[in-house]
Amino acid sequence: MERANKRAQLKHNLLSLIRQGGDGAQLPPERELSERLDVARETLRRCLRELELEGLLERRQGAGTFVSGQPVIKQPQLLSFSEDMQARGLTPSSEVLSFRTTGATAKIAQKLQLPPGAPLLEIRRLRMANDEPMALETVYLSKALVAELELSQLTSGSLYGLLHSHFGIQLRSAAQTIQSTVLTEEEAEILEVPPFSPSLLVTRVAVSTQGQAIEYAKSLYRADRYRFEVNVERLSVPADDVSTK
Amino acid sequence: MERANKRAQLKHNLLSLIRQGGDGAQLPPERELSERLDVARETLRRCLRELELEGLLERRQGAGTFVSGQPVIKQPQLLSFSEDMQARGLTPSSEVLSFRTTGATAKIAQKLQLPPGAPLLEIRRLRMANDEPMALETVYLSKALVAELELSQLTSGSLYGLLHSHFGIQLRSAAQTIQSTVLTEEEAEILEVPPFSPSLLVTRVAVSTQGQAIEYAKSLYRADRYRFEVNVERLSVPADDVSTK
DNA sequence: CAGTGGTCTAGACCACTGG
DNA sequence: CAGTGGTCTAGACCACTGG
Repeated sequence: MERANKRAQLKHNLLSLIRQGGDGAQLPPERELSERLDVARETLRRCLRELELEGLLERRQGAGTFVSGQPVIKQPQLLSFSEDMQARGLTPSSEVLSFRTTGATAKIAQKLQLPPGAPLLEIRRLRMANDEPMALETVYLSKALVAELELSQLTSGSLYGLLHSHFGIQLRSAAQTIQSTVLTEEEAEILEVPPFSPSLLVTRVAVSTQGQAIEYAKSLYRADRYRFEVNVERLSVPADDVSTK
Repeated sequence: MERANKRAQLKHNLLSLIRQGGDGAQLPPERELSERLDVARETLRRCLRELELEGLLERRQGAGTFVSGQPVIKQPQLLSFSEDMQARGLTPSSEVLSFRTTGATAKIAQKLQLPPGAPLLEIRRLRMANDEPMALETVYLSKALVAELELSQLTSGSLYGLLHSHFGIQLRSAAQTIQSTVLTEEEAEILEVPPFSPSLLVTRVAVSTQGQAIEYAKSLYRADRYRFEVNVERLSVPADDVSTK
């Protein structure tokens, strides 16, 4: 057990150092830190790399390791709407438009690895940021997993938080597709924009730490209020390189 | 020099192993591979992790390391249009709509870290996949960097390839924003869709391995033909965790 | 040039898989 | 239980920064 938790523990220690330091603060040199925190330098460095990927630290060879002034997420994160808005400095809220049990269509069944027709919970919510309509979200969850989920629990807090605290389900990753579309008249009315306004359509299948498909969600974001920011890296293997005979 | 290239060399060796193996093939155990390729196991493992992130390998503790049947990119990559289409199994081509020198607007100057009014090369291209219009792309490059770039060089191959081979510029990463918009009548005509059709607007600032901002690009993709697929991970530090007092 | 992060090594032990 | 990937270590040396 010692071993498995070492990195998690280490990360906690580093996080408190980062919070203490504040923007731009320089962390102690790796060799000193590793000794102080009683881990090998390479182990420390793995944690530092993760924190760098999460945008909390900047490392410069020859210069040092610094607390990021303005954290930039370098790897896209799986965030619930609430978390996403908070990260953008906005206050999330929502209004439940419908909450019902339904049967899985062929498509959703396939995405959630359930038999077609399996009972699903469908939650449709208007998501707001600073009390302004931002997105229209429809979430499907297997009824078998969240049978006792009640409407009243949804009014406050994030669904992901609920899944974790009440059902022991922790999400690990998701496959998302991002498309452009125009809103129907009904959707436009709910989002308080003119009919046929442009919208970002985000479809998501989220998977638990156990590897089980948990959530299928479709979100329509107001194009005038929402945009994705993605940092992309240039990895190895340019296509030509591979095809070189 | 030995040191710096070790991982790159190693990766090449692994790539040829992967290509030989084909879908689903199992790689030799790490201990054996590291000996055969004459590197420490940890060094090998770093490369394997990168290849896993690039979706070329799957590793299962206790079972082994396997060539991915259907590579899934786990980290969004910086790809030129040509590379992107090839990765999607389509044949890219393009038509240069305009090619001219202009002065940097305040906004573009800021993105490219140039003084306002600095001379820029503006390249506007219709990008096609399997000879069908796919996107309308406008690229801005500092004239100072690519003074000798000629129109004739653009007709074949990718701009990124040109930058590398003719100007020694290698890209490292980019910041992208993804928005939803509707096309103007002129844009719609070029892309051969009805006016005011929805479109994905992708804005990109690409940075070289030297850390210099090189390219500012705006691309309008046909919403009916193009979508983004992004895999997102759930990282540590849920917001609550931090705010816990 | 002292000090920093970056790479690489050889080896120990842990955790999981799949017969 | 043999074999696999996953974690961690202590230490050497490289590459870069910034006075």
